[in-house]
Amino acid sequence: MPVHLVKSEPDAFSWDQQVANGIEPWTGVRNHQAAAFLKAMKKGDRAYFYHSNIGKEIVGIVEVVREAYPDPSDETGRWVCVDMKAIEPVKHPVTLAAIKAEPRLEGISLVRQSRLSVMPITPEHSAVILEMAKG
DNA sequence: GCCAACGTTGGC
DNA sequence: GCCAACGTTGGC
Repeated sequence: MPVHLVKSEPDAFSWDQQVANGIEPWTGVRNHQAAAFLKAMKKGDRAYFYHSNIGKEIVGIVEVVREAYPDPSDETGRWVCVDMKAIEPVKHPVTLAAIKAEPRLEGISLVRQSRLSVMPITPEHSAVILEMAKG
């Protein structure tokens, strides 16, 4: 099962809001590379929920409950979104600093392409992140 | 607040 | 089609 990472500025949409809302459309992606990754998501895939700008850490895990469909926030009709559902918070948030300091996570897209907001995570990297999240 | 990375726009 | 100017993201 593929694993992904999605970023949100908590000022705009936070993990707490995701939890409160349950299922929430993941809208606003306006980058072709990120959109391609969104389209590749399958129902049942998991994604790490990362807080950019404020916190700069992985705070929870979400699951794709609806695959790509037209983003209602996009007037042009060209961009897509998916629906995400909160699964669980991580016990210990995994900070960007900790990710950068972990040699086994070298080359992770989160660091290499800091502006990308949706990205795949390799199974190897995912295992390390899960381990770090357990504390 | 600054800056690097990178995408987009528009003149030529 | 090239490239300078500009805007946005996101880390520091």
